[in-house]
Amino acid sequence: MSTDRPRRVNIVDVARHAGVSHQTVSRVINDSPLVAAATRRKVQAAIEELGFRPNRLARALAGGTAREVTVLTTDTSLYGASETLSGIEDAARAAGHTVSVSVMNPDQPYADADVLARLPHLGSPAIVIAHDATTTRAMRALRAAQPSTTVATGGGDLADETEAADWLVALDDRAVAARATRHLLDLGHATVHYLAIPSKAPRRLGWEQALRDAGRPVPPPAACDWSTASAYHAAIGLLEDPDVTAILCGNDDLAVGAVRAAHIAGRAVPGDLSVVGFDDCPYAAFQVPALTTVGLDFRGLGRGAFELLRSKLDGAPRPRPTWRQPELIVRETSAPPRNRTE
Amino acid sequence: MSTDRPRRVNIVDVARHAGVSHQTVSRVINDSPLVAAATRRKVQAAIEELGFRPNRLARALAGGTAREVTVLTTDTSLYGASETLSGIEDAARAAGHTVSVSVMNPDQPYADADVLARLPHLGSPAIVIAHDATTTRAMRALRAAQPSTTVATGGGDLADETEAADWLVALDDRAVAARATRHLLDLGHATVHYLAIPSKAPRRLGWEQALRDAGRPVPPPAACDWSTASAYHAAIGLLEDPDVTAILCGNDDLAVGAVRAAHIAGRAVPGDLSVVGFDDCPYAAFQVPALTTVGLDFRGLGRGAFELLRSKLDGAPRPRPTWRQPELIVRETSAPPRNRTE
DNA sequence: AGATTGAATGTTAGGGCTCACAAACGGACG
DNA sequence: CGTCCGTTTGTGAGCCCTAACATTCAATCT
Repeated sequence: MSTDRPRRVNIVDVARHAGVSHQTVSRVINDSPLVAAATRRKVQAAIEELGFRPNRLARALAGGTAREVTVLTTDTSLYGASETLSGIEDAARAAGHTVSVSVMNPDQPYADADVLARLPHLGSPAIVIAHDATTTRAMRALRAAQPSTTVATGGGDLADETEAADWLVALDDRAVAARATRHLLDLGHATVHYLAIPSKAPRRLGWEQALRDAGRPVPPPAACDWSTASAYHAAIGLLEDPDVTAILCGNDDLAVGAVRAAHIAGRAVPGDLSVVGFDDCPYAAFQVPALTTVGLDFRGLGRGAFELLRSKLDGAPRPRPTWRQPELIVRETSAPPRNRTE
Repeated sequence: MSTDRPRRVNIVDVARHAGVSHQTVSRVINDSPLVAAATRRKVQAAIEELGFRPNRLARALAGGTAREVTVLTTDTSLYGASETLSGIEDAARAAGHTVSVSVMNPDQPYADADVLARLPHLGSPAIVIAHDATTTRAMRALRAAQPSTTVATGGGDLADETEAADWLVALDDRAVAARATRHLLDLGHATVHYLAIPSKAPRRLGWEQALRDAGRPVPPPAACDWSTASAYHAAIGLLEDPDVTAILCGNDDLAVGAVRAAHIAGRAVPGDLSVVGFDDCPYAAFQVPALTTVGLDFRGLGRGAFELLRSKLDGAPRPRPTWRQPELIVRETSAPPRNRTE
């Protein structure tokens, strides 16, 4: 398994061609100010002519920084995670960094060492897209072990802000979950049921909080996994109770399952049942009926994470954690309950 | 921007600790058979004790292979692409390779050199998830320039199998598109309209072929982008014609848009309009009505792509291109037209 | 016994780059 | 005119490994 090595053009070749020392070439490719303008031009011409591309590996080996970020996540096909990844990649590419992806298995318990083993070496920059138990644990493992450079995204399991005393970019899931819950209560629903995605405690807590604040009963949340199917089944169960008129869902995929369940159970949405999702997936606006949901800027989250990582690498002091405010998007799946008694 | 370098444990430290030469340590970590069992144990103990992790960079620099794959794609949030990426990552991790992602902008025209610039160096292993014009062009650019190791996934724009005379894993989009079209014709529809995603010529060609084979008129395909919104608007236009009774969509996201358009236009699905999607996204089965679509094993595709790459790196001869057969999944959005006249 | 193997280990030379210096050069200054 | 200084360039060492070759040593053969 060895790539052909037809002796690539290296820095010495360029130096010879330009009639300077290899170090001067190094300075040019690193934008050092200590090169005379004329020399720089000469070298750049040589680089051009020879088609020289600096060897990333050698640079990293010699210089200490690989300019590469490892992104840890569990599921690249989840809307939030993949959008966040895109955002990271976007910002990283602009900054000349390479993004490696390491996909973890959500069902596998990882020892801290297993998490660290996914990095090129101890201390290398990493971003964790922390959206479930596995990735949240990974985030903690890195934070504990890494001499530097871990940035988490998403907030994961973080129950409160104390844990956020770290390099973290997060969406304020909690506040917006409360907001979505209040939206349903304001429409006249007696209470709101919750289909929970694994982890994402903040969403659950926000929902709970809003119910409590309004003095409403807090029904037990229905535990789902990430699949639409699990939400469908959970909702079918929930809908046996005719008093269930509003369901908040951990994400849009679950919301789709809930709507389908209502359909099968013969309940009209939103007439008999209101459903609110989370994430504002691309398809949400085009569901029939169109999904009321929470819009989250995952791409911006990813970009923010990389920028944070960069400032950390640059030795900047840790900024206050950013809690990005999502936005409730009211569409067609939420409405007052039909037989309102007030 | 420099990672702290507290002088990591290296191969020489291990060698000293174990009382052998560094080369012997190298042999141990490379599973060379030329090490006595006792020595191997000694060395392994030293590695364990010192927490030694071989430096990936140095290995690559010295040995010639970085054991890393670059995946080129345009949109990690597209279901197919992200699933494929997961599949690649899965197989690559198992084989001890690192996966780097390079996300291209679908709207930007890339010169061949720009594509190559995304690789760590000329000739380094790459997999292109070729599903649109940009990535298909990237695939061609790599094929032309790379001394080795390009594997494409998905088939992209490939109009026929001649182009497939390369290291390629693909889904037989063409055959299954024809199959889906026949499904609709068999239900009694006079013809089938097509909402086209950018590129993916095979799907369009399969549809065309099936219509021609059945002696049906071939309406002009409606060009959409990847967004549900574009499909929605295209479908709204299409539905002004009351004779439109069946629409095949380039993917499920478009199908959702078409169903929504039907709803807005006051046409029942599937009573007045049949819709068939592509990809079998997780939500497809739970739409109301549940989406008839084509199931594609993207994850398997990704794994297959990596295995192919590996065998290429190992110097294996090119196998015959694999055209994986997808499967039509009939659910609730396809039915006979209401006013059938036969 | 001496020569011949073969396995196990060691030695040396890079790979392509950056870092920390040292050297050369020109001008400003006393 | 010599000294000092800043700018620009060059030199050498070293990052951590592997490839290729050299060496050692015990077992085998004649």
